[in-house]
Amino acid sequence: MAGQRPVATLATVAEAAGVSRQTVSNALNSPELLRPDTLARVQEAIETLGYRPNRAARNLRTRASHLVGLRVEPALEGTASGLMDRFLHSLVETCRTADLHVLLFTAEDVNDPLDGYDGLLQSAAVDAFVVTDTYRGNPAASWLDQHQVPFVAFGRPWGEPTATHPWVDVDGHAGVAAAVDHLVDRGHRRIAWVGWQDTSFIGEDRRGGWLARMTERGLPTEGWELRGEDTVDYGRRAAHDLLDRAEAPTALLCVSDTVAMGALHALAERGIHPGPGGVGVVGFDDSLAAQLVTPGLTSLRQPLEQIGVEVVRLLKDRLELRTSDEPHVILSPELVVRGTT
Amino acid sequence: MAGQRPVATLATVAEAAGVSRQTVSNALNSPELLRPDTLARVQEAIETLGYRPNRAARNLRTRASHLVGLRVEPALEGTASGLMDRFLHSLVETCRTADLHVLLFTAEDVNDPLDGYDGLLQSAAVDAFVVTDTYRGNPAASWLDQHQVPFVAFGRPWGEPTATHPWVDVDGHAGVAAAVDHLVDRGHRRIAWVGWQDTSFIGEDRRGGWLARMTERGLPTEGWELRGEDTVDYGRRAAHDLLDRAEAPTALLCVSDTVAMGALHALAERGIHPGPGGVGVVGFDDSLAAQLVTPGLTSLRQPLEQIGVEVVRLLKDRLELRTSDEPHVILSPELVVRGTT
DNA sequence: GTGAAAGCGCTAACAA
DNA sequence: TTGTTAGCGCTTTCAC
Repeated sequence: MAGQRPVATLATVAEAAGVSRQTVSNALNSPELLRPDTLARVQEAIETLGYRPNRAARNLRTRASHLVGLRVEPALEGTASGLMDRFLHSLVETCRTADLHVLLFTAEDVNDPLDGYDGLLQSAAVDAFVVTDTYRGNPAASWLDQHQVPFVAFGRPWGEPTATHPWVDVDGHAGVAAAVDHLVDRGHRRIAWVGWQDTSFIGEDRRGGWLARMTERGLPTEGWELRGEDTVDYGRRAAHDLLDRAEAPTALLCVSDTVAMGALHALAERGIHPGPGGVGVVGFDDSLAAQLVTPGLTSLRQPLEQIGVEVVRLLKDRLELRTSDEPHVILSPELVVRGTT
Repeated sequence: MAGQRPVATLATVAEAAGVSRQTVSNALNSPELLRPDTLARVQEAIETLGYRPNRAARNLRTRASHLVGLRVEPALEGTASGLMDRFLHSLVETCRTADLHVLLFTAEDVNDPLDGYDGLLQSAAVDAFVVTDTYRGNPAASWLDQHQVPFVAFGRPWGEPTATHPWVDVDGHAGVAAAVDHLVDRGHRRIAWVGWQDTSFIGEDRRGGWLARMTERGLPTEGWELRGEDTVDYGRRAAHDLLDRAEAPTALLCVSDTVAMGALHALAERGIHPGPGGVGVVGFDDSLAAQLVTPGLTSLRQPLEQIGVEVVRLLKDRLELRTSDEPHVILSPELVVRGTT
């Protein structure tokens, strides 16, 4: 543990060990070059002095900061998400094992999706970026890609076939298909899709899972879907709409937990019990709300921990110029079954 | 916007502006020293070249990293919190305006509350820390304080009268007292406290608000309280216990949203309507769950945005050796009224 | 008001 | 295998 003692430098350690500064540097960066006894002597000096190489000096010399930039956006309230916590922890934790740290920044102008990146790059404050805000499409990703800045995206470059950067994404299609299977196994046949506008690539991916699997199972989809925005209120209205019909669905498969929460509101308002014996409800994200809501919301859990690991792996590859020819990872979400099914 | 163009340095700019490197440096750090026309010429060169001072070089020279370390803990699931997002954004945003950045790190050994700090300090990777994990008490705060490391805590140093470091905290007492007023105004008289164990300083602070205000209002408290841990299940059991009594409370004032969510579960199980006409429920934190749960949970909102601002202000004071003689800020949470009252 | 010199702590290249 | 030299890009004296 540090104390008030003056911070040790290479010179201090070198003197203590009776070697030159360079030898100490080698002990740290290329220990195989040293004779075992010299190495031991140097390591002991490092230990007793509590020496840690000065970051700024090392960064200056090696032209690398070992820092990864991540732009944080204002937390969206009123939606179930709140997934950032989990992802961030996983990212930071994995970065530690890769001798990297995460530097957070915000935009001066929130409406400029490119704001902030260039400054950090020009001042060599970071070596690379992680880009996460892919839900709304991401101009930052294409800009970084074009400028050959090292970065990894959480989220596919939907609709940008020329993109060449590494990315990690979640298989919404497969996840929702698995949810269909689950509902069918539970005896459901009339399974409605409560989705987003068709302008959302992610929404379309998820919807595709419903459509494909329902069709495979020989179940009807025509007329069994609704579209809207990612709000609780839309989920509520959509559920009411569907349940008002003469032939009402027995299960609501929702594009997000936020929408699913709205559906649960609607059920409560109609005095319908969610889950077995009532109407099944499934969400997507496994947000905190899903875990805490009254009967427990069945939901597709984002594999954020694995995503963090994969992001850092690809980042390391990129930074060390290792070329993965297919630097893309798609991970499946896991269905977490709770009270609503 | 950067391009592929080589990154500009002081020398590049100096040449372009026809001055020496030092003059460019002065233009940046002490512009008042330059003659207006020289300054203008230099600034134009900086602009056209897109020059940004190299961080590593500046850090090395000035012995300051302009980085603030924040240790992130694994996200607690199954609790309503999820407040980190909001706090983090506010912190990072305010840091930007103070020419600071936030560096995230994790502990190698999660069980060692001190792990990670010393390394960053020794390697001069950060200038200061923000410490947030004060809910469980914080050894890191006292260690940093003892070693005279610049840092600001979010959370009071409960039970450590010798602590001298700056901190920002939320007035749980005042918040809960306001909630009592609110409930009384709504006609409630039998208001039970669903709290934490008395080993939690924060829990005791909040409970104190209930106790004091109830007493002031001439309402009974004896026997109207329960204690337990911060889980949904405890909240559920506590609510059942209280509502089983011959003289049952008409409102449940809960120490956290997590506990309040449990209470809502219990009400649902008993077929009791939360809110007016049924049983009032109030939580603490204004978590996402509070916003999304069926009738909307009335809750005390943590002023995280202001907290971030105050934390950075105190941090700046500390880093620039400005001595605030009372570097402590206590902010009141705001009661957000929703369906459950 | 501007410029020259020195050096922060480190590592890459080369010499011994 | 170890030591010497040089220099990363910046700021801080101190001359001019």
